Amino acid sequence: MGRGKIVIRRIDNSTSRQVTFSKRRNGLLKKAKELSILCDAEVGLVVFSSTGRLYEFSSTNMKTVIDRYTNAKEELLGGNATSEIKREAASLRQQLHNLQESHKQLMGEELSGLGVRDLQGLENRLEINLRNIRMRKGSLIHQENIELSRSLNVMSQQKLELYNKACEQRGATDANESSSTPYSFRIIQNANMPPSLELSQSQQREGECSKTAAPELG
Amino acid sequence: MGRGKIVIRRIDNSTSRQVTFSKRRNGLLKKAKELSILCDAEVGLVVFSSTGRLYEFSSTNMKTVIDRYTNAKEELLGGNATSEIKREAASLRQQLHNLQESHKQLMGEELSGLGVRDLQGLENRLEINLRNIRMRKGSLIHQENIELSRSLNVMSQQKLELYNKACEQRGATDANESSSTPYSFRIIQNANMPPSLELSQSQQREGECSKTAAPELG
DNA sequence: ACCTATTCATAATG
DNA sequence: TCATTATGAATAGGT
Repeated sequence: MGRGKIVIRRIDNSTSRQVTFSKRRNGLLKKAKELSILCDAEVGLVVFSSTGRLYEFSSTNMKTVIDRYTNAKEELLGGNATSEIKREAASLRQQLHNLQESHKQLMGEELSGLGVRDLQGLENRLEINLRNIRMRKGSLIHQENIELSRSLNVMSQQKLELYNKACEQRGATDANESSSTPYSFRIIQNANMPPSLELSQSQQREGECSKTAAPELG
Repeated sequence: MGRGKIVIRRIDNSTSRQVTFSKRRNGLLKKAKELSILCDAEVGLVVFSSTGRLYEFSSTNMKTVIDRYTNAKEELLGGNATSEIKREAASLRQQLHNLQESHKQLMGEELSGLGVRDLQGLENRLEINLRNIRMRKGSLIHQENIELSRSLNVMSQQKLELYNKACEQRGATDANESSSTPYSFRIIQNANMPPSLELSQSQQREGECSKTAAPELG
């Protein structure tokens, strides 16, 4: 239809291609609409121009049409991007459900439907878990104790140094006194456990510097 | 175009609507194809007849066209069915992950990263769960025992009746013998626990029918 | 954008 | 559903 017949192949001339696109696109959209009205059909049409512009017609709603299309296809071919995600979601839901069940059982809820054997298994598992947790707790407390006593050791070492320094300073100030006066360092320590340090500042008066063997800590 | 002009509105006559649909659908598909070829455009067309049949044309691949369409729309509107499902899947993944974590903790794995306080809480919870499970198991076993002894009772009752019937029959066959011969009913039963019934068919010979008090069961 | 000769699509009919 | 055909619609090419 037109001044001359044309063959259906890509129009080389860019301008006339554009013109033809514009004309035929409108015609196509119009005919799509007419078909949907005349024949009560659900029609979806999308057209991307070679420059990437989008033109569309849908008798109802494009999303609806696409959904209907994908559903119709899914039955035949089964599997596009959406249905893959749907499948994954379904699988996740299933996994979640299973885990929730087993979680509830571990939590001691929802025990109905379990036989004595299942319950025994559950009990055994929980006992093992409990043992693990207690062991972990025990070793954690032990670890903490070790670190506590270690830092305690460091602190007492520092205190000793400070004490010595203070006494040396006093000796320098008093000048005529001997610098090698015996020092006493008081630590209350029982057996081999973390020593309980007495912060002796308030008790040790200024003049009482004395020295004994350094206390063993660690 | 045609013998007469028509107005664009739903064709009432079902048959001519069908005919028109068939003609115009072919025309539309043809023109869609021509447009895509002539003008180097990407075209997607889906048509559902009023009877639900699907017809389609796509210059490349319908999935591709739909994806391109949804992407183009997503930029404008943001959020379609697919992205909703994706969000749901992501949420499900998150939930699953969280539950797996807590599950692992309950199972006594993956305890690193927990402090003594957390471990104590876990231990308490597990102890509660264990108590629940043990209670449940206990009541279940009790229940089972009750039902076992109940059915045992029923069985021994039935056996007693069968025995009596058998003896009565024998009496009728032997005719001249007294029909009220004393019967003996053997049940080995210890104390008050579920009695161990001896199916005495093989042991009881034909002539040995005797009767004592019915055994107490239940 | 418009014009119009020409081709095409299709309504009506058998 | 298929074929025919008169007719209106779509549009190619030109301005």
